[in-house]
Amino acid sequence: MATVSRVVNNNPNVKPATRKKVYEAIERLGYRPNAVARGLASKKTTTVGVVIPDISNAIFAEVARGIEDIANMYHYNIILCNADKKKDKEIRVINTLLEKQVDGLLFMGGAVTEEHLQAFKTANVPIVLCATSDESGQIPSVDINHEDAAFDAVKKILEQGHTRIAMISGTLQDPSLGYARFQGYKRALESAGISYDESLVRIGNYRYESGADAMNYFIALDKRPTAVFSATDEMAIGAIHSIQDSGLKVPDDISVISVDNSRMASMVRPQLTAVAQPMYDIGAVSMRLLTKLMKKENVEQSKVVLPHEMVMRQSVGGI
Amino acid sequence: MATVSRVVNNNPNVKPATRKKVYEAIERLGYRPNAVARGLASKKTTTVGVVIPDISNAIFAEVARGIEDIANMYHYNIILCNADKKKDKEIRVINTLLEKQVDGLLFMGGAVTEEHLQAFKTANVPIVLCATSDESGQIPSVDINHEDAAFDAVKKILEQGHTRIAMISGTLQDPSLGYARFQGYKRALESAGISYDESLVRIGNYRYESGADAMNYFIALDKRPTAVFSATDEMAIGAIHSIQDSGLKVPDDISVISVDNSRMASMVRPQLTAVAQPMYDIGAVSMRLLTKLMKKENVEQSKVVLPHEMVMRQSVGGI
DNA sequence: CTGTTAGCGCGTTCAC
DNA sequence: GTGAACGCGCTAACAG
Repeated sequence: MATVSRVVNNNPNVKPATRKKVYEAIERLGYRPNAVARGLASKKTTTVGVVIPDISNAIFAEVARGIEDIANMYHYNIILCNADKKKDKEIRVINTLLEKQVDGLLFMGGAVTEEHLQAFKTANVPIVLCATSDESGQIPSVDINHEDAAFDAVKKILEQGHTRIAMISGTLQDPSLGYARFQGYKRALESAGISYDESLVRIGNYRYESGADAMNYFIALDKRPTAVFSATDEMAIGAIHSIQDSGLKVPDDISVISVDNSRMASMVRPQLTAVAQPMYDIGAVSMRLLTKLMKKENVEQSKVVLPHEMVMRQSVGGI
Repeated sequence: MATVSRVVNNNPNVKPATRKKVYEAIERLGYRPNAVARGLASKKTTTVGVVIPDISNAIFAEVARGIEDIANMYHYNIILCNADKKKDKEIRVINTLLEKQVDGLLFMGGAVTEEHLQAFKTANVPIVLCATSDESGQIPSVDINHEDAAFDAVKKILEQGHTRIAMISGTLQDPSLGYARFQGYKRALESAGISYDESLVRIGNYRYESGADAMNYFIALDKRPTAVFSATDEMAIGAIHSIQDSGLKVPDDISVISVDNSRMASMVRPQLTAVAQPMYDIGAVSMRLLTKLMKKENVEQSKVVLPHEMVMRQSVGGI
């Protein structure tokens, strides 16, 4: 019994001959170790929980792939739960994940509220926030600086001489994609001495159609903007098509820039200029950080901010 | 002890007053049931394994969302494993999933080989194939008829008077997306009395760039095709842009049609005409089927073929 | 190096 | 309606 356990777990204290005999018996009997029993006895499940807003969203799917690849590399499996950035759904899945005795938790969601912190506290496994901001700064996290990314994007259009710059934002309730990117937009305007004009901001829902709707609104304006900053690629592409469908040209009549740089950015004409957010890496790095935490290795940096970069393509032009 | 178990599992044989007391104690002690111990004792984990080719692929991500939603509805969690349609990786994850005592398995992969069947046989939990073909026909499955879908797509262009129709295919080693759709193409040509021309078929890798490359090849042909059938949306969009970048027009000069109808199909100009494959439903229905199998309900139909439909947009025109 | 003995935290009989 | 006892399949000491 115990020797079999040693063989299966690669414990060196087994004579090669014995090991061989055990393997043969395993083969002959078709024995398959029961990971649940092992988990109960060892108090480790080699499974991590991942709560994600929506796996069918290209951005998050890319992060998920990064997570899974690294998890795989360290022999962890992942339990995936969609929570749609809904607080109560998030809390609920965190608890079921914890009941399932995951060895760690990767949280990707909307705002991290007091309730979240409370739920995290009762967990006695490490947790890292992934592509999610954390006001309190107490929980380890991996993300980019969304405000800076937005700032850089808007700065780029400012440098091209634009002064009438609209924004297609996500909901301001969303701390990273919504609020932070909106703040970056405002700060960039401010830094250029341009006063903020409420009529040049529309709130979208990150989807293509909402980007197009917002753009239609801007086009109908008396003094329409000469450039648009979109909080995400998908809304930006909606905006580009809305511009083209109304007979105008990108970037000749209106420039478009966004933050994300998903694969879709080069799958549109003109190709979209965007500030790149390293989705795969965010997933990979956060999972790597989690493995360290689970092994109780000491980490130097528990709040990592990954760099973003500008990817110039064809959707931005001078005034 | 036993009474707590009854309360937690909603066993009716508990006096309301006792039940209340137990709940209070649970609250006070911050007790959290251990699903691993429960799994060991009850031999049920309320967890299903999902092996998927690549979660960062929009098509599969959509299927995954369908799976997760239904799983959630029936209180199952899912363990997600990417296997990239590689046989050995697939076999390996199937085995770890089985070791983890999943209550069922959803398999989405490349070809289902004898080895797969062998691995499935040793599992004593239900398995359903999802968006994957199965030559043997022994394993329950949910998919569309890929050959018919391709046939219908090509038929549509034939009806528009085209006779010189190229195809951008996936690898013929892939039974559903590759081989089946290619067969549908050939059959449609045949039914119209058009002889198959090898020079009008290029093999892509499902990515945008490979679609563009294939199209560039076709455009350079002496007698270039007037219509192109792409095995997937993404390659079709690559083709459209390749056509436009070379100064030609879609559909005036070349028509484009594909199978998939992912959200990207309407995120391109002209919008892509495609045969729609109900990704979300394939996921949802296969998960629903799996729940029935896990509850040992008898299912009338263990091989379900979901309908596909033509979605007309602007990328196909007459000759 | 190998076998023996306790649990791991729960569900499930059984008595009561 | 409730509690005691056993066992799920394995790992972790502990002897030997």
